[in-house]
Amino acid sequence: MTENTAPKSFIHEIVENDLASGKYGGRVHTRFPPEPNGYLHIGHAKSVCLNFGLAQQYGGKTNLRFDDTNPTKEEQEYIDAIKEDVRWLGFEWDAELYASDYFDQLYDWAVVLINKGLAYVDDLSPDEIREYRGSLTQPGKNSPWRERSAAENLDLFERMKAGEFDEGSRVLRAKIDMASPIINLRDPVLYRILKASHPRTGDKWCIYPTYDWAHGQSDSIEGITHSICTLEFVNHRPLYEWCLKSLDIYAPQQIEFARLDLSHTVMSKRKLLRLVNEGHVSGWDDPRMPTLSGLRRRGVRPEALRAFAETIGVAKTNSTIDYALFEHTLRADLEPIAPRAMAVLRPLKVVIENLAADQTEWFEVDYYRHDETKEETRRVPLTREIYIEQDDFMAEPLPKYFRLAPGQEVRLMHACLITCTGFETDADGNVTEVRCTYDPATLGGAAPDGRKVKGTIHWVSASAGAQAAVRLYSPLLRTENDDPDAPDTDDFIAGLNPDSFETLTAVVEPALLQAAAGARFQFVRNGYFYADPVESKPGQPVFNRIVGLKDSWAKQQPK
RNA sequence: UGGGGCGUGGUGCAAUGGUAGCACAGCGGCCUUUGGAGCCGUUUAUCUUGGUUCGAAUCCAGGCGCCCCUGCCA
Repeated sequence: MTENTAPKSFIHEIVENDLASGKYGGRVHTRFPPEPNGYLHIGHAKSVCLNFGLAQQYGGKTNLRFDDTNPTKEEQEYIDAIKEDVRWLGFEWDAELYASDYFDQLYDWAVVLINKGLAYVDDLSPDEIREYRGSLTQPGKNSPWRERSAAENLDLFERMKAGEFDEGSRVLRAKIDMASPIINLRDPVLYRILKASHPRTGDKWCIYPTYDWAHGQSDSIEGITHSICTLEFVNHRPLYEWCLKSLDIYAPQQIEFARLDLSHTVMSKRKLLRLVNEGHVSGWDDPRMPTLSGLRRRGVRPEALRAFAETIGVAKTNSTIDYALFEHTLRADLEPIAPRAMAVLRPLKVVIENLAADQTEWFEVDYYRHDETKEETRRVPLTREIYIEQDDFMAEPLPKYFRLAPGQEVRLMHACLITCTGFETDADGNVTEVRCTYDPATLGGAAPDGRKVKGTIHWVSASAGAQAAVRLYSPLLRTENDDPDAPDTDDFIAGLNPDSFETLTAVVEPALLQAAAGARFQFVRNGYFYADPVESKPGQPVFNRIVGLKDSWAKQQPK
């Protein structure tokens, strides 16, 4: 699935160099380390593809490791969803592991640190710790508890573990340098008291390691070679290395890359959670969500996501990917594989005056006109009354409008040429019905006399077609960007696109009623659609629009 | 002078001392039984100043800009 033509990233180069130099004995071992406190989104997909992709390309392994060090935020529901999403994306891990698997070892290592005089129990309150830390420009100052003896620290740490102290009353800190310009090195907290039950370890622990104390050692235990993470962890690398060096254990290397930012959508877990909780979307799998479950529900294929990850590349520059590139990737993925069919989203009735009411013309139409290797067809009936798109008729056509208009001739795709002879309107002047005649010599759609028709429109028989619910989805945000770190004030909610979801009752050709749940089609001239796997019923599919087709006519119209 | 990361067309990604290329977007054209399939062409870029060099996006120095770091979150 991976294009070998894709340019290699700086990370690939690092891996290749390490392979060449024999740095890890020719091994490549990565890990994907999600915190189970939310659903995976397309940004995680980039990381999943990178980590698993690297292992695949260089014959290595990848662990799925849940970073479950904070029981106050993590839930089993998320663990299950994450596993499902990674598998759906197309990857299988070599081992399913948890940072919590290492809680005993991590505790023992903390004791080692204490014995080396490199960690101490601090009685300062959270507020005091913050004060003592100093600021970006001011050095911090030592805690009065910094010089406790190893014996006293050991005793206190053990009692922390035993549950003798309240949350927030004491922490275990590394003893590094309160004046370091790297704030993470100003005696970072290694353990805090959290009297919370853990999804996996239950009530065994009431002290939990912080990310900084758990991550590098977990990597070390698993023999990870390249520990890939996002840019905001660059500042943590000195601490990552300090821990491993202080313990004198195997040290992987941490490598950072820029996380994905996509325009017109929200990417922070906090905001996604808020959208769900406040009902702005129907759930984590709402097709508008950038979550993998949302994209899956919308009909996006994992192949498209993998191709997208390949396309956007990996670098250290913060950047925002244009939503249009994502949509392009979706179309490129579906274009070759999607069978074509006709569905009229916003129906307008057309009466073909010279076709008898009891007359039906049947056409055998290719599903894959774009692909000569596939020959499946279905039968499409033409009757006196049909539906076309409202947009495909104009009572007073604009210049260069090639579709139906009084006196104008168009092709009904796959069927015949029709000429508009008139139309009817309601009291408000809305067109309610269009009248046409067809040319019997053009059955099949070609004109024997060689006459050219500029417009070809799709259509569905009114009597033989069927109604089907069709839902259109557009980007969540009206604005291009959402600052991923801005507070989720009402502004973020106010910026939501009010038209991101629209349900229509479309008229679809008879064959589409047989669409299996999960089937994908291109509705000609409209876009790619997916028979919703949850709401579709036998004989009554519900379609989600995965992505629209580009529309050069709409584009050239002044707004 | 807190520390760190990063600056290439509108948006992204390449080029690793030797003609700045690719994708998306845009624009123009061809073609068309998807105006929305397909094809072709094309505008636009090395943050800045200086230095090294026959030659700099690439190396060096200064400046500027953006991002990250003051959780007992990850």
